[in-house]
Amino acid sequence: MQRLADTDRERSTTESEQIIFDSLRWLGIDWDEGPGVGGPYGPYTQMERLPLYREHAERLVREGRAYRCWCTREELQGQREALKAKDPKAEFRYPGTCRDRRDEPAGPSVVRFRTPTAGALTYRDMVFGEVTTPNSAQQDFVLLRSDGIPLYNFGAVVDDVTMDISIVARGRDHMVNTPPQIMIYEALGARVPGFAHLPMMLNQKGAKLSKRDGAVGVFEYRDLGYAPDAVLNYLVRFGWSHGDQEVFSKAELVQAFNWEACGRGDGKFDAKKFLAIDHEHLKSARLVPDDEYARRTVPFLHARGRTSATEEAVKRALYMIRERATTFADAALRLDFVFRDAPEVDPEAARKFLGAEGAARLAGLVLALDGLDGSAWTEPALEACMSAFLAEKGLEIKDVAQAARVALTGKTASPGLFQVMWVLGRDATLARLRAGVELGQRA
RNA sequence: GGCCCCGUCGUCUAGCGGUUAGGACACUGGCCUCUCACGUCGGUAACACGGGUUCAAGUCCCGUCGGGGUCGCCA
Repeated sequence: MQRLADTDRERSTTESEQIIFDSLRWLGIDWDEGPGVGGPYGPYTQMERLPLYREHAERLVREGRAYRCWCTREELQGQREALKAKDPKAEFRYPGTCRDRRDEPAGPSVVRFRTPTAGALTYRDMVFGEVTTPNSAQQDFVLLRSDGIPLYNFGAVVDDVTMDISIVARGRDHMVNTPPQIMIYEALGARVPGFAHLPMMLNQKGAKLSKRDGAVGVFEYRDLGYAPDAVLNYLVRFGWSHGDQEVFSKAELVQAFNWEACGRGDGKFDAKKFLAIDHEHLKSARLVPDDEYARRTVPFLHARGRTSATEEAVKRALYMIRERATTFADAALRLDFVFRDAPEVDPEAARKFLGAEGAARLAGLVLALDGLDGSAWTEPALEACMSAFLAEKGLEIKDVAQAARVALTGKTASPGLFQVMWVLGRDATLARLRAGVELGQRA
């Protein structure tokens, strides 16, 4: 179920909502009921559920569990500042001005919860265990704003109750909301759901992650070329463990996840570890099948200007970069040379490997390779042909490999030579090698 | 400051009274090798500190220190 907390009219926009929905979908997290989809517990956006909150708030007022408060925001703010001026360390609490008020003045009012003044509240957190908070730590918090829009704690609880929610799982920063929420469940006479709080992911400095900490949104990793399952894997495995296993498919995650194995200590985000997990996924055809790999890589190739790249062609070339590429964007970078008419030769690489001597050897190689016809253009045949050529010339593969690599790919680092030749095909291979020979002769 | 939570290598973590404290990432030495990777063998590196309890404590209890969360008519 997807439920939207859109009661903050400032922050909740169509764009922000869209980002939430799209991020979740991209991660492969879907829902059966929700905004736009409908379902038996709708409506699913809080702004469409306003009558429900009002109804529950009125009931609590009627039963004496809550009361109306006519104190204005300005009055409260004034009191807050006055206290702060007197004692900077003091904590401002609503003084209970309207708690026992009998009259009902005109003008806007909020609904406040009547919190117990003594005692303590204990609940059993599914990951932290027993947590006890003195009721004195609570104040008469607001349930419903003067405009009838509920505050988070109230809206969430009314929704949980009316939507039969069984487990509330969220970040540890919500732990302080739990006691007031439980008070509301109980005042409403509702079953209290299970609560599971999860440790937080902090930045490298150990503070709450924010936009200033670089890439923190799901979409940023999508754009960086991460695999959705790898993102999910890193996120879920963060603060949860399953023995020594750390690479999981989405299905395995769903199967293995449990609250008991969740850790309690906060952790720091580690970009390198995250990348390594993505690399593990991209290396595995089980985790990222060829079709998906090609489908996700093509857009990155197009973005690089390699518009001739097709899924079919990428799928065929993929095997030679499987172990090397850490992201789909990286895969596009490594496959780039395949989809160019001619490789973009790195001048430094050419200077080093494509001199007169390199050209001469390449020329010999071209001659040898030219003897292979199209139907014999296979990796083993290519390798055998190379061996014969080397034997005849009394050379070692070291002596020609780099020159050939630069001529074929433009770079000094690439997939295996014979893989490159096979992927490029006979015509492109010979053409590039000949171009390399010319380049070397001119040098 | 009040209230709540946390504390094993740099990082993510295993450990649930008796372990040479394990794995992964990162770093690093070797091997493999046509380059880069992959793979593989090895290395550096941790129980915050102090008291208890116990024959025995990373594991249980208390305290100290350190870190984090939260104190709104935000979520």
